[in-house]
Amino acid sequence: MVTIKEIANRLGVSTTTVSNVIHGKTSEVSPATIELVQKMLKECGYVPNMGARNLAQNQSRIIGIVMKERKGRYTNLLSDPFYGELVGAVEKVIRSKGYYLMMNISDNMEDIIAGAASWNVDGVIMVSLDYEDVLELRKTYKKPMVLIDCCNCPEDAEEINITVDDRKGAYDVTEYLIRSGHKRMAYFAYNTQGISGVRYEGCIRALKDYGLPWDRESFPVVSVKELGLEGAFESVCYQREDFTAVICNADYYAASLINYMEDRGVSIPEELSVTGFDDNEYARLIRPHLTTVRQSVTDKGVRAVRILTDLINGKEYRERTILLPFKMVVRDSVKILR
Amino acid sequence: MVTIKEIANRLGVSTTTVSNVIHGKTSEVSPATIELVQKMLKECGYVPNMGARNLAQNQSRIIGIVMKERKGRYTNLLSDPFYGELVGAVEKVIRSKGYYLMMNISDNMEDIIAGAASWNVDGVIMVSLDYEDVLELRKTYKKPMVLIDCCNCPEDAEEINITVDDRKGAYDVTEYLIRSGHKRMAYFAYNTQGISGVRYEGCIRALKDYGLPWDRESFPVVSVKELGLEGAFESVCYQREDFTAVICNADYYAASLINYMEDRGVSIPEELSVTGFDDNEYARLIRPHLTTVRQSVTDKGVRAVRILTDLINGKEYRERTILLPFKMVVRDSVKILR
DNA sequence: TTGAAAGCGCTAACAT
DNA sequence: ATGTTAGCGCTTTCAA
Repeated sequence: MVTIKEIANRLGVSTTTVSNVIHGKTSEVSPATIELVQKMLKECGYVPNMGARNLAQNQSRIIGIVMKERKGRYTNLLSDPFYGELVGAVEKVIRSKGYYLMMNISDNMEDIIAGAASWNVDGVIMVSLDYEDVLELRKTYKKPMVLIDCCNCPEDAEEINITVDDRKGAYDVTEYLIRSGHKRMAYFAYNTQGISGVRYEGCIRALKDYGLPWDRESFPVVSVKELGLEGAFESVCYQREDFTAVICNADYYAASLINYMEDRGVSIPEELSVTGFDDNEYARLIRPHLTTVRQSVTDKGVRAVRILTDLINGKEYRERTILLPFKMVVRDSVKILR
Repeated sequence: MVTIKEIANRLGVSTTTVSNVIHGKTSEVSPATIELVQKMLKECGYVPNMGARNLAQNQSRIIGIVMKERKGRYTNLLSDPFYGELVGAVEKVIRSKGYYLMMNISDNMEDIIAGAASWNVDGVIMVSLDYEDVLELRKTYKKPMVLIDCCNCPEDAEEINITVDDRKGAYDVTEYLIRSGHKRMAYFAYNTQGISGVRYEGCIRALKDYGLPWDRESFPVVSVKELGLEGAFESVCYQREDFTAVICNADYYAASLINYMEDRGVSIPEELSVTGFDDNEYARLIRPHLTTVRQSVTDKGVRAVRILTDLINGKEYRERTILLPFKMVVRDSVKILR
C-alpha cells in the first residue's frame, strides 16, 4: 500500500501538495503539478488509508445501522424480508453517497454504544428500537441519528423518526373487515409492544368507532412471544369458533397461518379470514393472496440515509416525524359476509 | 471521548501502562496499578479509538463481505432470503469473535478493491463471485480470503471455497423426476453461468445416465436473464405441452412459478411438476409444498467466518474446498407418473 | 514495574 | 504555489 509520503517523495513535492490534489483543492496547486501528481497517484494505485484519514479529521465516513435482535420470530433478523430489504436499500444509498455501512445487530445496548464510539461513526440509523434505547445511546453519542419505526418516539425528540401511520393502517384494515360483515376478530402479533402495540390500538379504535366490543375477551390477542409460533397457530385453530377473522401484524405471520390452517383442512377465507401487514413477497405467493397493508420498506431506508447525510453535512430539518404513505391492498383472504 | 493519555494523566502513570492494562498484559504491570487503571477506565467509560488502533497496529478488526449485485432478479440482493440469511449468520459470528462487518454489495470490482484496501480489512468473504473477480482482488489484496459458492474456483486455488455439491444436488433432483416417470423437463434459472451452470450440468448428466435426450431442444433452458421474470413464466406457460416438469434453480423461482400457473388455472403438480433449490421459507409456504434440495445457508456463513478468523490468526488449512451436505426434500410439487 | 518517545498515514494551520 | 510541521490516539521498542 503506497502512501502519500511515498508519492510525494517520488515526485519531489510535499505531502501537502499531494493531499491537496487528492482532495481536489485545485486552487492551491498549479495545473502542471496536479497533472503530475494525479498521474503518479493512478500509476501507484494509491488508495487512502481510512484509519489515518479518520484519525486526522475526526470523522469516519462510516454510517452505523443498528437493529435489536428479537427472540422467537426468526433465528436471524435478516431472514425477515423486512430487515433484508431495508438493509439492502440503505447499503445502496450509503455507498452511492461515498459512505460505508457498519451493521450492528445485537440485543446488547452496551455493545452498540461501544461500537458507535469506537468507530467514531458519522451517523446512526436505528431500526425499530424503543426510545429508551435511543436515549441511552444519546448519553454518549452526540452525532446525527435517524430513527426508523421508533414507536414511542416523543413529538419533541431530538431525532427524526421515519415511519408510516401504523395506527391508521390498522384502523383501516379493521374497518374494512367490519364493513365486510365481520364482528369478532383476533389480533395476531409477537406481542403488544412497539409497533405491534400501536397497530393494536388502531384496531381497538376502529372497533370502538363501530360500536363493537374490544376487550381482551372479545378481541383476543394471540401472542407469538407467549405461545411460540406453533403454539400461536394452534391457539387460533382451537379458538376458531370465537372469531371470523384474524388480523396479523405481518405478512409472514398471515401467510404462515394460512398455510397452517389449510394444511389442517380449514379453508381460507371461507372458514376464516386473514389479513397481513407489509405487502411483501409472501403476500403475493400465498394462496389465497393476502389482503394486507402495503408500505414501502425501501423508501424508509432511502429516506433515512438521505436525511442522515444531510444532517451530517449540517443541514437542518424542521419536521421531527416523517410519515410515509401506506395503502390497503385488497386481495382474496377476506370473506365478504354480506 | 476520553483517551488513553487522559486516563494516564489523571492517574499520573504513563500511557504505556494504561495500554498494557487494556490489553491484559498483566505480567508487565503491578496488580495495584492494574486495579487502579481498570477502575479509572470504567469510570471514564473508556472505549478505544479504532482508527488510531488500526493505524498503530496495521490491522483493522474489520471483515469485509462482498457480494456482486446481479440485475433482474431482485432490485435488492438482500431481499433474497439466501443473501439475507447468509449475511445475518455471518454478522452474528463475526461479532461474537470481536470483529466488525463491512458489507460491500456492488457490481463494480474497483469499488470493492478500493474498499478492502482503504479499510485495511483483515479478511474478506466473497459470495458467489466468479474466480476471475477473486483473482482481480488478489492482485492488490494479500490477506486471507474465503469464498462461498465460487463455482469456477480451481482445485489448486489459494483460497478456500465453501459450497455444496450442486452438481450432485441437481443430479439427484433430476434422477428423482426421472424415476417418478418424467421424461421431458425444462430448466428454469437466471442463466446458465455460475452455480446455475453447475446445476445445469448435473441435470444433463442425469439425463444422459438414464438415456434421455439432453440437448437444448429436449431439455430447454428458460432464462430469466433473457426473458425477464414475467417473460420466463409466460414462456413456461406457453411451451407447457413440451414437458411435464420444471427444475427451478431457486425456491423463489419455483414458488413464483407455481403461483403464476395456479393463477392461470394450471394445477400443480397434476398438470406440471415443479422443483426448487434451497429449501427456504417459500418452499414451505407455497401450495403445493415444494419438493426441493435443502442446503444450510447459515452453515455456509458460520463456516466461512470460522475459517477466515482462523486464517487471520495464522492457522493453516489443508483442504481447499469445503463441501457442505445437501438433502433432497420430497414434498408435493412433483407428480408420480407411474 | 514503569516511562519516554517514535511512528503508523493523513490533514491542516501556518510559514515561505 | 509549495513546503514544514504538529498532531490525531494508540502501540511498541527501548531504556531506566
